[in-house]
Amino acid sequence: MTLLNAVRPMLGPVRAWLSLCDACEAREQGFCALLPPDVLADVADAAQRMAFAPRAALFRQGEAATGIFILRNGTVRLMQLLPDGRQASVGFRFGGDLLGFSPQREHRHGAEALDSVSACRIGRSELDRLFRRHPILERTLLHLCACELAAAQDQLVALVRFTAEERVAAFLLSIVEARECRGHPGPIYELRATRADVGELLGLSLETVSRAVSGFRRRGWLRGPGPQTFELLDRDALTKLASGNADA
Amino acid sequence: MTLLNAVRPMLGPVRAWLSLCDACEAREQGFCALLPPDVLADVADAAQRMAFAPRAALFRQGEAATGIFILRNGTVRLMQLLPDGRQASVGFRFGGDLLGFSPQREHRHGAEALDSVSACRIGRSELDRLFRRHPILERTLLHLCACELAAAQDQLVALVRFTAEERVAAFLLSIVEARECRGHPGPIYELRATRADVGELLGLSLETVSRAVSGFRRRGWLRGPGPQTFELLDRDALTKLASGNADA
DNA sequence: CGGCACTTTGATCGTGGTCAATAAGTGTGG
DNA sequence: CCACACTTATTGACCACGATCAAAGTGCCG
Repeated sequence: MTLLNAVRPMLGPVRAWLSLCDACEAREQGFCALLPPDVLADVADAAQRMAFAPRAALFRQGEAATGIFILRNGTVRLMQLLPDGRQASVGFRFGGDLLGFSPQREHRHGAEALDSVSACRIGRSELDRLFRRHPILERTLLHLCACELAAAQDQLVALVRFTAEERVAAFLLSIVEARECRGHPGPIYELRATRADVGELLGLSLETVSRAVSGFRRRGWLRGPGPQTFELLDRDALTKLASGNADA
Repeated sequence: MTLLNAVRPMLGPVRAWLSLCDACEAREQGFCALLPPDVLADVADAAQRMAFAPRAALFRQGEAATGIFILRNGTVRLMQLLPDGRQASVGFRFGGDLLGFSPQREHRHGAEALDSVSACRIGRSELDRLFRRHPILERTLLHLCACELAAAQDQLVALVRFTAEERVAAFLLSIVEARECRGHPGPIYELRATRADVGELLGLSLETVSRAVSGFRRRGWLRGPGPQTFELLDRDALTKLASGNADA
């Protein structure tokens, strides 16, 4: 067994702004700029296009991890189911992100499409071949994994110490920043997740999420035609709330 | 700038069972078994021994990240301070673990000794040299980073959906498992953290942690001469509580 | 128009936080 | 060896944030 084989199966779902297709808006962002053209071409050759309807599962928790997915468009929710039926979201992923690396033979999380999702799938054997052929992919994964880790640890702190409103503010800002990173300028943003989805990410009930958003709207920090569409009117106020500055 | 330099600074504190000294009990465990002897020797040469008293800081949040630490003995708490004074623990680290890789130029977390800690420090320039000389270290870090990520995501789920007692049960079991992984057989375990330290990791007040432990003792799942010393009497009961099996 | 899924808002409840008092260790100096 | 101060743990009483239960309200698609 190569060390690569020892390492790769340990990886959990990993976030990337890796884009494999010309149509992907994130083409110029982040990760794919680091990949040499020949590597990118090889990766694209190995990839197989797939489409998923809203609420369809890209893969399920416990399923054999037979490949990875690179999102082209749409929003995906990574979630974990507890034995007694409770469930939690681990995070959201967007166009350009990479997911489905499983630490074990089985997926640790399920991945559910929140809207219409198109993705590229790369099977395990093709992936092994790519890794052998392009060792730089290993470095790239280390980069992604480190980003994931930092994000997860930030979220740990938020869950441990933030109030309900602080968590919702931090979440909204993270959505906006994710969109901006991927070239979506704003000022109006689409939230594909329902209040329940958000609650499961933040450890809140859907009603509490709704109340927090209503509160922001009432204070004039936010507006939008529908509940899933919003425009930030006072980003500073939200940022202050989301940065753990309760007394400021 | 090499890709290595692009990647390494992104890494957050990384856990390892990397042992650099003969005296370390974890010598045979996990990571160091993967490192060839010549790499291990080079790493040991670059390391500088340091000792820290209880509650001393190995490094502080916001400080320049001038090197990494490999714990030889003792327990360390990684913590993050919010602008308004609230603080949260990101995790505990034990003998054999590696910490201090900073995603930026500055440490994202502080590291505080919970008991008497001895550690090896490797400066940034020595580290760069080691990385250039032994590319295998990069793979090793990927492995560690992936383990860290999986652990952080598990903790996310626990914080989002577990009740106070479930979190404390999960924490106690994780301490026991960490000790066992490192060759400590039990059945009596030392908890170096105070109730407040545990609370800051689990998002609970110190009183709630105390009540949970008292509850376990009352039910006969736990006993111990002092509050920081405990023996598991009914590990199955704790495991059931800690695995999200509320109705079982 | 009806049916459905999602959201909003209100009323009430409960887990866990906060405040407070006591107890149990732990280390220091007389 | 004890007295004292100090830290940590435990337990109780009360309170608040957010969960739960319930009922409209809204928008969408057939």
